[in-house]
Amino acid sequence: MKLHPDTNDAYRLLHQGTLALARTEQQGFRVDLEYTTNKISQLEKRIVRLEAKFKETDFYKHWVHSVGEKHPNIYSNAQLARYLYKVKKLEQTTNTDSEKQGSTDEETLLQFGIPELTDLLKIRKLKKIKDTYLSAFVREQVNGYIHTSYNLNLVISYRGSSSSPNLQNIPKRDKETMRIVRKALYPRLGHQLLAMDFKALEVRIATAYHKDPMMMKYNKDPTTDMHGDMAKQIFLIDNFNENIPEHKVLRNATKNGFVFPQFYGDYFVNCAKNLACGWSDLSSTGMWSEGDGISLPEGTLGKHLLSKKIFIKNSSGVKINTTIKNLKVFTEHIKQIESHFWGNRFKVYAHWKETHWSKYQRTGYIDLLTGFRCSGVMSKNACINYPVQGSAFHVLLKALILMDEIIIKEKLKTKIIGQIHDEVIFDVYPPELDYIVDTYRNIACVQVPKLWRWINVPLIVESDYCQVDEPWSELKSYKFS
DNA sequence: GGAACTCGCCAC
DNA sequence: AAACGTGGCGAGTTCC
Repeated sequence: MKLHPDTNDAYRLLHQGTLALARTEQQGFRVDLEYTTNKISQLEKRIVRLEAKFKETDFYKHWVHSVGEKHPNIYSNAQLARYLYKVKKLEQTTNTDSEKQGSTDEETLLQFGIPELTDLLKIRKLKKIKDTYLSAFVREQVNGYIHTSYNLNLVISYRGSSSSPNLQNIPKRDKETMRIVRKALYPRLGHQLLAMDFKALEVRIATAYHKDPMMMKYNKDPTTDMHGDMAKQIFLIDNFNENIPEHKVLRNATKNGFVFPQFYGDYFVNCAKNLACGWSDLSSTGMWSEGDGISLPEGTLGKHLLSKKIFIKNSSGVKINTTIKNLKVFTEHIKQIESHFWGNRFKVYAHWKETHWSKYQRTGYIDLLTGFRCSGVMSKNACINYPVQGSAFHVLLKALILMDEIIIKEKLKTKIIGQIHDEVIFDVYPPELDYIVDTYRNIACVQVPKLWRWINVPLIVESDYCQVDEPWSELKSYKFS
């Protein structure tokens, strides 16, 4: 058997993928119309109430009066920016991407500590739930089922996308928002929802490209813990233990604030700032603004870090011993960790990034391990990220195709009803639950790596499911008997 | 009155 | 030397 798929294989993957995703679209995701329409009118009333209250405030009256808007609109970021930065002359620390106005996003507004802005953010959030999600469900549903389009022809990196409605961005992290939106989505009567996703798929697929021995070890040896190791290093923890709640929080912050951003191509200044925001209440204290002599917040972690000493180079390049007393020192600390991360820990990975980039610069294209080719103008980060994102998604697509074939061949009553980059969503006929979980796990972790020998580390899938007739808000992790 | 752009925010 | 990847979508705004 050949080691690498070619263009024909790539074509076949998209062809079969299109057919399997067409069936997914046709099956549809059941929506509880009664709940959804009730919730919409409930939210509408609440929004009207909050809007009225907001318009009573001196803050709003001053805003409208001073800017002299013909059509005052509390949802207009342009109007808000004019008021905050031109009239009230608040310090404009960040601009929008196009540099046309000062930022009016959540992080920026919270840092001003103005109660009316906090209220405005709340109204914005409720309106987003109502208009972007719930209303879209009602608009798009046909006889109580949403038939989302899954596209294979739109994303530059060869990932898939979803639209009308987009089911790949349903709220998850904010628990309140998650519950309101996901309560609208149900399995068929007497069925239950099951979501199976790959664990750290992109990290594992990247390993097939760079073949870094340290990353191979992290991916192969379940007793190792990359995020834990990095948390230890960043927060100077002597006896790291994932079961200690505080350590767990720090491990999570490390994963989302350092490790993943580094893989995407971010650098130490942003990482340090984001990690700092994670534990201090930036909005009310402003303690982490740039500059000298600014202290750490009073929290436990602040005290913990203050008790630690690190070596950094001062402005004249001389090594000095200091405590992590402010953002400047912390940034220097993260800079050293970044340099160790790519210079020692993942040296081979770093080397691949350079050779891969220079090969693109010579040839004008990059090839994916799944038989696809990306060409055209690419930034360095894009050049490094596309092959990983694309072929990671192809692993999911391949597994989905094989699973779909089995469901058809064996006339199973369970249906595939969705796909989110590295996850398949099933509408399960309860007697088939264990069989579906075992079968998909076998396809994803055994069959796909057997077909694609270039996969050089184990693949792992995790399962979440709801009880019979429960909505998508009730997902719990699957327990094995 | 609609097309195109901008901004913000949700997901992986 | 420079500095976070991929999308969809709603609402506001600007332009023609």
